[in-house]
Amino acid sequence: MTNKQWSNGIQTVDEKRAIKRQAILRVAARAFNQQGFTQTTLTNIAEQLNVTKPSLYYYVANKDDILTGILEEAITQLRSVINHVTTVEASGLEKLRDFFFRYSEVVTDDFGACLVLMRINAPAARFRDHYNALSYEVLQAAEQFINDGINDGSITPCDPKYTASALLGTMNETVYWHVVEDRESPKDTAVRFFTIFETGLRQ
Amino acid sequence: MTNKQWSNGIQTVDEKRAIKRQAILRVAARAFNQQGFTQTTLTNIAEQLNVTKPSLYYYVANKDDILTGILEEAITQLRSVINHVTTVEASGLEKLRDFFFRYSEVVTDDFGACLVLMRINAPAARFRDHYNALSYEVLQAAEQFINDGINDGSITPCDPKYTASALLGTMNETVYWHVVEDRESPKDTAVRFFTIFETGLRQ
DNA sequence: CCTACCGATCGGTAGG
DNA sequence: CCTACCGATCGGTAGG
Repeated sequence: MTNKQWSNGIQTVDEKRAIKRQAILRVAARAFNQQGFTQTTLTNIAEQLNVTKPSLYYYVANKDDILTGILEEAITQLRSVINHVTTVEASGLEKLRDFFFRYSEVVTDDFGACLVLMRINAPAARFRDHYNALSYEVLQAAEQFINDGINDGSITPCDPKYTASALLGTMNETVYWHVVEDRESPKDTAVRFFTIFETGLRQ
Repeated sequence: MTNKQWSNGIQTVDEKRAIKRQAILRVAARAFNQQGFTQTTLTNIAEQLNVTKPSLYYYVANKDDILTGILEEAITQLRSVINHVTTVEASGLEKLRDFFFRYSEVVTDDFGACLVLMRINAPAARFRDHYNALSYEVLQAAEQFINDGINDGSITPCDPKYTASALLGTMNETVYWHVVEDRESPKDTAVRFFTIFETGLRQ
C-alpha cells in the first residue's frame, strides 16, 4: 500500500525517465534550431547533459526519435492554441489577433521553433508529414477566423487563403528573429507585426 | 591573330570551364534547396551531371566553394534589383511594390532561394555573413522606400523597420511555396500578398 | 575525366 | 550509466 504522504514528491522510475527524456528533447531542440539536425551530433547533446552518448539510448530510441518527440510536443501545444481560440466568443478580427499572439509565443519556444524550422531544415523530407498536417490545420484555423471577420464586418473583404499565408509568413519571421538573437518578447514583436496588417500601407 | 568570324561561337577553354562550373552551381542549388546542404552529397550532384565526383574538382575547389559561388551569384542579382528600384522615379509605395515584385522573382530562382534558405539551413553558421550583409542591405532599401512613401504621402505612417521585416517575411514565404511545389508564377503570388499589405485588414 | 583509395565523423551496439 | 568498438557515409586526393 502506497503511503500518499510518504511518496509525495518522490518520483517513480517512470517519472524520472520521463523527466530525463524531456531534458534531452529540450537540449536537442535548441541545438537543432541553432546548428540544424544533421550538424548536431548525439555526443554534442550528451555533453550538454554531462553524460556520454550511449546513455541517451536509455531514454530515446535513436536520433529520429528525438526529433519526432520534439515535433509531437510542439504539435500538441499548437493544437491546444487552435482549440482555445476557436471557442472564444469574439469578433473574427479579435480571434485572428489572439491566435496570432498565442501562435507566435508557442512558435518561438524551443519545441515550436523546431517544428517551424523543420519545414526547410535538412531532414525535412523525412519529417515533412508532421509539419504538413499541422500546417494545414493552422492555415485552416486562420482562414476560419478571417472568414468570421469578413462575415461579422470586423475584417475587410480579402482572399482568406493568401491572407492567412501572409500572416503565417510574418509569424515565422519572428521565429528566426528569436532563434538567432535575443530581442524584445515574442509577444511584443507579434503586436507590432499584427498592427501593420490591421492598418494597411495605403494612405 | 584571331579571326573574329572563325572564332565566333566557338568557346575558349576558359569559357567552357565557366559554363560547366555554372551548371554545377545550378544543379547544386536545386539540390541544396530540396535536401539541404549537408544531405546533398557531391556524388549526388555529379550523377545529375553524368560525371563522377572527382570530375567536379576540376571546376570547383570544394563543397563550400559551390555554396559560396551560389550565394555570390544571388547577392549580385539582389544588389542589382536594389540599385534599379532605388533610381526609379515614383512614389514610395510604387517603389516598394516594384521592389517586392522583383525581389520575389529573384528569390524564387534556384540561386536566390538558396540564399534565403541558407539563413536557417544546416551550414548557416559558416555562411551567415553572406546572408547577414545582404539582408541588411535589403532591409535598408525597403525601409528607404517606406520612408519615401510616408514623406510623399503614398504610405500611411508606420514603423518602417517592422514593416520592412513583415514584408520580407511574407516574401520569404513565397520562396518556400515555390521550392516545395509548383504554383502560379512567383509574380502572381507576390501581387496577391502585396495587395493584402496595401489594403489592411481592418474594415 | 575516371579508378581507387584515405581519413574522419558519426549513429548505433555489445557488454558490463 | 560507461568503455570500447563496428559499419557506413562522405569529402577530398593520388595518379593517371
